[in-house]
Amino acid sequence: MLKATAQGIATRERILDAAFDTLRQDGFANTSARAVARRGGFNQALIFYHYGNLIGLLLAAMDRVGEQRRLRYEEVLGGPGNPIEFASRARLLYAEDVDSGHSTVVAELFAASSGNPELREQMLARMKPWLEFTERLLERFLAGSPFASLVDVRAAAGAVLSLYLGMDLLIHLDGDRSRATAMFDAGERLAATVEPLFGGDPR
Amino acid sequence: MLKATAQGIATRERILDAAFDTLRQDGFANTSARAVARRGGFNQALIFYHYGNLIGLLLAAMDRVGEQRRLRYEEVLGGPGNPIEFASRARLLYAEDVDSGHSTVVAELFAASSGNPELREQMLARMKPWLEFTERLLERFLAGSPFASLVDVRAAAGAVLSLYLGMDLLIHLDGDRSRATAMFDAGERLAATVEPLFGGDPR
DNA sequence: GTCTATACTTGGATAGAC
DNA sequence: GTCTATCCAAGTATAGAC
Repeated sequence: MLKATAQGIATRERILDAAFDTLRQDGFANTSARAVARRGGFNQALIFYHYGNLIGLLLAAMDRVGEQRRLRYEEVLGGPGNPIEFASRARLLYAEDVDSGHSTVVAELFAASSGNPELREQMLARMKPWLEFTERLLERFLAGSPFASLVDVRAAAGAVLSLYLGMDLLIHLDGDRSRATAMFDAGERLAATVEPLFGGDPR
Repeated sequence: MLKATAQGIATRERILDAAFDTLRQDGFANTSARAVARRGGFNQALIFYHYGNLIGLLLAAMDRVGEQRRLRYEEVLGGPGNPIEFASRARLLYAEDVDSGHSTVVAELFAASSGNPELREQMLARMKPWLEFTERLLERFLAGSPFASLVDVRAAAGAVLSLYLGMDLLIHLDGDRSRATAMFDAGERLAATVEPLFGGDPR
């Protein structure tokens, strides 16, 4: 939006970076316009000039990496593969999200959305594609397996997203990723166990 | 703490109620001392007199029902039962937590703890018993089943807690519990499927 | 134990100079 | 497009009267 001068664009990027980092490191409750400006070393008024208000900025900060992540997920998980490969790819993607702070930013905004109708609405719209993507993935995977009739994809997709969010909260409580690692280990073991039941590569 | 007059106790209870309700309905970011006092119809200064500071109050509000819940969980899940019974009891307990707002209050404080070291420390201490309880439960259940060697109880307990927290966030995003209901339906179907593999009642 | 009053701080947002 | 200055609202916390 607004005029797209070179300087303007650069500043907008700096603001997004600062917002993302503040949200990640200080949490939603401490992410004020002033805190973001302090971190980024720019003037606080710029936030309102460029993004209208605070949550507009926070959503934009989440969206910028969020869209990249969607493409990455589709690319990595969209191709053929057996359950074992699938499990190890999911672990990789999740590790990227934790390392980049994306999962944290998402979880923070998710939790904060309960107290802000505008934020909630925006978050809901952004989560829908993820839920649908997960459902499509599960459907494709289950097709031709003996679990197809047993698994409710809608429920399973909800469980996957819940796990994603909850794991991030848990990781940050004690700053320990070993529990998350153990969960993915378990996932890979499970995948190896059921693998023989899947007939060839799906898709 | 402090003097325990009848009036003082009653006021402390009112403050706890108001804090719990505010946290539940307005979210952590909107739960100020003034907001709590407005809701409860008492003076804002009473919070500091009785609980020292805001997060002291919020923790106390969570603890009051949290301890009751721990006992209830131990009572309901601690007895013997097969996987099918176990799944339906878990659904009942979770529904109670959602209806009472307990899961919401816990998830709010969980998410907020990333931005507040004192809160984080307190939450960590409170979550440990739950993790241990879940691990004990899983261990007891898996003993004698063919899954004993396959499942890492530490990882599984983390997954259960993550699901618990994440499901609450998801429920509040669209105000729709049907997805959570579908997850428990799926859990019960899964329990019915593996049930024959469990030899008799555990314990 | 409870209330009023208040000191102090932080934050969202805007106006207007540059 | 960016900065300074500023208004105003809201919050934490304390002092002291009752």
